[in-house]
Amino acid sequence: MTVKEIADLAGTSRGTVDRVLNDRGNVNPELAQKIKDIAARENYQPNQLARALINSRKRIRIGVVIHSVGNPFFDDVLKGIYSRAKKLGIYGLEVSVKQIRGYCAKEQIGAIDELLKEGIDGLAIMPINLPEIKARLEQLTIPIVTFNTDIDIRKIAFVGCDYYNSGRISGDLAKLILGRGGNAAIVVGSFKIFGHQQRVEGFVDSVSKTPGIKVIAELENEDDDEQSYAAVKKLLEEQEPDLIYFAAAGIGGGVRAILESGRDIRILAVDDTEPVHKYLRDGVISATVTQQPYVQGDNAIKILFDYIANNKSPREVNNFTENQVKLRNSK
Amino acid sequence: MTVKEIADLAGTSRGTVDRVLNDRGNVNPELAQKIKDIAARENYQPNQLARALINSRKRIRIGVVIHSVGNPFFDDVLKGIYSRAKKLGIYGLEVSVKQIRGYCAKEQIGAIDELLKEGIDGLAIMPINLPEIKARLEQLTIPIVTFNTDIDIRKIAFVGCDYYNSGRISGDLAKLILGRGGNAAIVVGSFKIFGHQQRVEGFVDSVSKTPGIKVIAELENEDDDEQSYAAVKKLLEEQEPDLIYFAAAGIGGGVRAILESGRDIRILAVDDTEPVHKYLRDGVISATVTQQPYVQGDNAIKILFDYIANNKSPREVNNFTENQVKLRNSK
DNA sequence: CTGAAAGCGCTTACAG
DNA sequence: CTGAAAGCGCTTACAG
Repeated sequence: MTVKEIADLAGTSRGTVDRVLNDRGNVNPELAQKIKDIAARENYQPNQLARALINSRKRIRIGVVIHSVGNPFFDDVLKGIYSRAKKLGIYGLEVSVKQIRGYCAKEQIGAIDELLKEGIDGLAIMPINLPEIKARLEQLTIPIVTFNTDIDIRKIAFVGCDYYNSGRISGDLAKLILGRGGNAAIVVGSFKIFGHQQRVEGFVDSVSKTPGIKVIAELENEDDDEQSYAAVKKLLEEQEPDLIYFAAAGIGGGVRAILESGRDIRILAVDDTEPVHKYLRDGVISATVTQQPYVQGDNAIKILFDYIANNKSPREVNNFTENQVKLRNSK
Repeated sequence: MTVKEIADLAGTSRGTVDRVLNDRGNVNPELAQKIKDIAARENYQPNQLARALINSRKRIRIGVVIHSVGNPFFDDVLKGIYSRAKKLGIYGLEVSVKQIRGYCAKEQIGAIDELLKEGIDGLAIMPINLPEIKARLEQLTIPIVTFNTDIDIRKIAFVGCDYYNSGRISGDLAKLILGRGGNAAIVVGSFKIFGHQQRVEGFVDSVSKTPGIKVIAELENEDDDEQSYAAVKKLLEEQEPDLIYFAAAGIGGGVRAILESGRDIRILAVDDTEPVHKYLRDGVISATVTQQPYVQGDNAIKILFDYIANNKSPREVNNFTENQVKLRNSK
C-alpha cells in the first residue's frame, strides 16, 4: 500500500491523502473520512524510509544539560548521548550538550537558557531537584526527558536507575557474603538525596529478612573522599562492621580508611568509576552494582527524538535501566 | 555532497558516478579515478536513507537453524531473532527460522538443505559441533554467522557466550559465598561439550587462588534432570560440599536432590530458565550467571544483514555477550 | 479545498 | 563505456 494507491482508490490526489493521513487539515471532511477508511481497511503503513528521507531535511535540535564536569561517572552517559546523536544524525538530529559542574541551580538554569536561545526542539536534562529548577522547567513548552536523576514535572520520560532495587540487590550481595550473620554499615552521600535514601531503604529491607545480619551504622560523606575517609575511620574505631556498603560516591576515600585499618572487612560499592574498578580488580571490593550509564544517555536521546520526529511516546514514563552486579572477573 | 554534485564536479552523469562508487565496472579507468578522487576529497558519504529506500525493494533472505524445540532457554534467543527481523523488515529483510530438536546432525543438515531450497542469502546457525556439520557448512558459498555455540569454519561472526569467563565469574561468586574456605562441587552436562568444559576451567582457575576452597567433585549429568538428581544424590551421600555449581542444564533435578537432603548447601546456576528463576526468587539458588540470550539472537541477525546488505563486517569474529550475575532481586 | 508538479538522494534499466 | 530518463514512496510548495 502506498499513498499513490490510496489516492487512486479514493479518486483523489497524493497531496490530499498526505494531508489527511498526517492531520494537516484543509480537507473536505467527507473525503477525509473516505481516505481514512481506505487506509484503515488496507492496513496502510507509511514507508518509514521514504518518510525519514524527507524528514531528515528538517533538522531536529535537542539540547542536553548534564553536570558532568569533574565527575568521571558521566563519561559513559556522555558516550551514550554522542553515540545516539551520531546514529540519528542521518535522520536530521543535531545535539547540543551543555556540560556544567556540580549542583548549582543558577548554572543549570543558565545552561537551559543558552540552549533555548540556540533554539531547541526538546530538552534532555539531569535536573537538580530544587524548586527553582522545577519552576523553570515547568515554564518550558518543548518536550522534556529527564535522565539519571528525576524531578517532579510533566515529562515524556525519565531514564535512569531504580535506586530502591539497586539497594535491594546490594542487600542480596551482603546476604551472600555474610551468610548466616554479621554487622553491616552503610555510607551514603546524603540522606537528603532521594536516590541515596532509596538505596539505603532497599538495602535495609533486603537484609532485614535475615535475622543474623544487623545494620549497625548509616553514615553520610557528602560524596566527598576526605569526609568519607574520616567518617569510615571513626566508624572503625568505634564499631566492628564485617561489611561496608558504599551507596554513593566518595568510595575511594572510604576504602582507603578500611585498608589502613588492616581489618578484614568486605566492601560493596555502586557504579564502576575508576577507584571502584581498580579495587574490584584487586579483590579489595567484593562487588559493585552498576546502573548502565551508557544506556541512560543513549536512551534519553532516542526517546526524545522519537517523540519529536515520530510523535511516539515510550510505554512508560519511568524507563529504569538494569542494576547489574559486577564482580572481579566481569567485563 | 550528493551523487549529483560529484557528477557535476567530474563533468559526468550520476549513473557513471554510481557505477564507480559502487564498483559496478564498465567505466573508463581514468574517469573512474577522477570520480574516486573527488569523492575522497569531498569526503562523500552516501545518504543511507536514500540508499536503504532503494535497496529495500530487493528482499534479503536469511535462514536460521536453531535446536530450540523442547528447550525454553532459546525462547529469548528467538525473541531476539524475531525482533531484529521485524526491525529490518522495512529494509527488505525476510527471515525463515527452522526450529529443530536436540542434537541430531541429520536433522540439522536437513534444515540447512530446506533453507537452501527456499533460497537464502545468508545463514545464521547454532551448529552442532560434529564433522559432518562442519563439512556441510564448508560447502556453502553464502555468508554464515554462528550463534550460541560455535564451530571451526570460516564465518562472518560468532555471537555467544564467553564460557571461560562465565566460569570465572561463578568462581568469583563461590569465593564471595565461601569466604575463607569450603568445599565446592561442579555439575555439568558433559566434559565433551566445549562450553561446559570451559566453564569448569574458568571456575576452577578462579577459586584455585583461594587456598581454603577445594573443588571436591566434578560430575556429569548429560543435561538431564533425572541423571542430575541421581548424580547429586550420590554426591551428597559420599561427600560434604558447601556449595554446588551447576554449569549447564539439569539444574531442576539437581536442586531437588539437594532440597530433599535437607542439607544447607549454597547453589550457583547458569542461565535463567524457569526452574532457575523460581529457585532464585525463593532464595534456594544464591545466584546465576546469564549470557544475554536475547542479544545473541538479535545480534546474529543484525551482523548477518549488515554484511549482506551493506557489505559491513563486525570488528571481531568473536562477539561475546556479557556474562551477567543475577541475584534474588535482579530484574 | 484540491491536484499537478517538483523534489529528497539514490539506483536501475535502456538506448546509444 | 556513457548519459538521459524513470523510479523508490513520501512531502512540499504552488496555482487555482
